[in-house]
Amino acid sequence: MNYDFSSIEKKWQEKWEADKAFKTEINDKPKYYTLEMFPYPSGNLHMGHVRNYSIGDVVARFKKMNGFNVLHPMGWDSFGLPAENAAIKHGANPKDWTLSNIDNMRDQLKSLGISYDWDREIATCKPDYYKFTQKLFLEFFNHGLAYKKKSYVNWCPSCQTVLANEQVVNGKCERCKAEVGKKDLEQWFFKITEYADELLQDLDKLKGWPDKVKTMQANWIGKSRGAQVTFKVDGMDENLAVYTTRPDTIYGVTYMVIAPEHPIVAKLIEGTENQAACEEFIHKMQFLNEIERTSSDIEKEGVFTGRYVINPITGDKVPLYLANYVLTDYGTGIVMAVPAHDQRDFDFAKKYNLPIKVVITPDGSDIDGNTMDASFEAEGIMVNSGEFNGMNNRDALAKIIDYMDSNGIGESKVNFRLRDWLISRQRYWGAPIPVIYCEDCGAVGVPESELPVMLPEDVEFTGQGKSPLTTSKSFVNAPCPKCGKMGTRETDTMDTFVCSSWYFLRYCDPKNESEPFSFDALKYWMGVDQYIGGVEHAILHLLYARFFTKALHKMGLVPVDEPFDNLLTQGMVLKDGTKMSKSLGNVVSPEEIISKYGADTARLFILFAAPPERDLEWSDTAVEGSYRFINRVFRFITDNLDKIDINSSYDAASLTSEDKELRYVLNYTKKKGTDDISVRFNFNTAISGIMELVNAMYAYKGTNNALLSEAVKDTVIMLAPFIPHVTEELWQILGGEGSVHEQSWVTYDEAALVKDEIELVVQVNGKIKGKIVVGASLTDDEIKEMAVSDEKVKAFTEGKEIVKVIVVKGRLVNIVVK
RNA sequence: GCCGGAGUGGCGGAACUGGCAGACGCACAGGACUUAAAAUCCUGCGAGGGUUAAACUUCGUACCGGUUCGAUUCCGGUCUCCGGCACCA
Repeated sequence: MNYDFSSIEKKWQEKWEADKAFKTEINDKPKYYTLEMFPYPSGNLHMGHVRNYSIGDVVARFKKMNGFNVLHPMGWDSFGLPAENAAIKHGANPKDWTLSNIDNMRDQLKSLGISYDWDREIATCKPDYYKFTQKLFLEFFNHGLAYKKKSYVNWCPSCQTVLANEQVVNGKCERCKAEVGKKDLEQWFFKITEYADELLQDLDKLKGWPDKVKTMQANWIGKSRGAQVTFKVDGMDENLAVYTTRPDTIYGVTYMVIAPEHPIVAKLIEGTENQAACEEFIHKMQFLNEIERTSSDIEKEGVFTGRYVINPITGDKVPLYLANYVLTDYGTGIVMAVPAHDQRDFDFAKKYNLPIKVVITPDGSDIDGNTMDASFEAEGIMVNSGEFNGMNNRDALAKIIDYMDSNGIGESKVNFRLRDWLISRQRYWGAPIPVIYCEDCGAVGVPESELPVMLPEDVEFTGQGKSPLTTSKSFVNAPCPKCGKMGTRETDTMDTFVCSSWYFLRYCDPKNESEPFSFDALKYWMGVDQYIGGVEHAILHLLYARFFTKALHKMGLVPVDEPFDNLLTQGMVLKDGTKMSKSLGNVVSPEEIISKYGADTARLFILFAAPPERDLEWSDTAVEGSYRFINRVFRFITDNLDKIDINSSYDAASLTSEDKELRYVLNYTKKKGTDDISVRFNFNTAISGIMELVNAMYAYKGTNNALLSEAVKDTVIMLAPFIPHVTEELWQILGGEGSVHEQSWVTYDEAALVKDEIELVVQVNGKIKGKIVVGASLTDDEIKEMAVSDEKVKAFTEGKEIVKVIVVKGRLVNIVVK
């Protein structure tokens, strides 16, 4: 008979809900804040969610049983495009669509038995939340961290909105995979670059983060050191600044390149004989997509501007080219070209027959630029570089910057790859940017007393052209908060990543009506002790959330300057080696598994099949195995109820060898399981350990019922974080007091782990030749003697000289012979 | 191209600090129970050699080499796969 998971799970879920079993308040216990990344309410949970929340629930329940006051909240990242697309496609109202999805997914989460404090539930699309998203925007605005600027931005033609750099992946929209174009638009930005250095530096503080994620963030921020150097345009009253990380190569500059999009280009080419050719080239570049325009695979191409610039250190006059390999938005958009020491410049110089001048060589000897077949980029000795000749180029680099600095031609400069965060979206279903434009006063923030700026209902969803908000008469027209003159509202909404950059703060104080959160609540709960989610957020969400926390910390609103102390990035759930997806038809729905085997089985399988960080291969037959195990535990207890009394005790002195064996396995499992869960997060090995314990209980032939009862009780307690419903039922069957989830975590007895006799492996020259059983109290010399005189071992040492004997305590003896 | 991570039976995985490779589970095979099936319980299960059966024995953690009494683990090199960045001057 299999256990009746369906009624058991329903029963306990209802009881937990009625008792508010997981409600958390500030108290004097040590706190533990564990958080799983909140989902977008797409309508249904998928296996990735199940994995994420099962991992989090083990952590939450385990910490609670270890005496912590655990904050474990859940909510909804509920603004975003799918709701609006549903509105365009089916005429649904984005709000109704979203809220009904939330209701459905909340039910699904509850059917998994995750221990959330539902009183802290939040949804970013509700006015009581986005009111404070707007308030925080105004804080950023008032502190000069939010600004509007016209710029050349990424535009997704399918989503009909701009995108942040982080949302463009391989030239395509991160969400819909459409090819991203460019548009010249006036947009709102957050000044994340002001925190670039801090965001990079403080990665070192994040000891509990995977190196992989820290490396990805460091690469994304992309700090580089170099110099900015000014070149004068020959025959014009115009200076061009370049950024270079290799000022030591400045004597080797043989031409200069500028991005065709650079605003100064028009002025430079005007009236030159090459004007027409340049304009044609610029025109051609405009029609390329992101990949064609910026990929390193594309062949380098350029055209002479007809202008020359003067090298400020040598006085050389070198030609200025437009070239496709210069990026407009990095550095100054202008680059000094040193073909001898930069491969890109080398390729370009070869193609257009530009001179190649060597200024660094491996040994100080002269090398002819014409005979090189690749640039020389390694360390070396300076040549053809005036007073710097003979120096190591690294030493020369600093000296040259000093020289340029004191002669007013250049200075040391740090550059970042990171761009400011573009937060405007030309879409409806997001938090409206709380700004009113006034003819006289410009962009004015909406006063706090008028927040939230509510999303209007009188809008049309056409999916064409302008943002739906521009179609709402009631929304667009508003008086200027400063002078009262009629103005117009900002009709862009905020990127949904803004909403998710502070939700972990709101959970600490979710009902606060006057402010986003109180400082005191944050002081008790922050930072998040354990954050769990997919690695796909390694850059976007995790970087934005860190930026928010740092900025708000500096404003004095948040007590910590890093939000997440420990981060666990869980692997994907795969089927047949690839990600589950509708188009591949390899989706296994959580609901299906729950109805067939129950939530406990789904949770157990997903935690047992692989360690959390790794990808997990879904297997229907292996799920069956997890189900079998739960039944095996259930059966053992219900079949042996007559022997079990969890309040009984026994005398350790009177144990038989069989008893001692079971006691050893029990205590070893408790030690290992505790360690696996708390230190290593290896739930798979913790579970396999408990399986071994259950096997030992089945195999136990002794008669010490008190010992067996102890094993049963501890097994149920150890399984409770993994399979909460059936353990609660078993706890009740065993006559335990209260809820199993209120029990203290198991403790082990060090004395039970000491064995009277130990089996040692005996090796000869590192190969196993026999085994001996020795008393635990024997000395190394006695063990050596036993090993050497063992009959089986003797056969291999006969007639040979024993060079030495190595004893490894509790493990093996190795006899080295010649 | 640069930066990470990984590679272990038929499969998912284990071996935590250099110390019995393959725990635990799945699949498979044989047996018990049953009129039968399912469920359950027991046994076996890396490859080769060897044996009626065993004992026994050799090889084996992607590949080549090194350090060591001893290497899945450390070092050097190669290959493959996955992830990130990618004309960032």
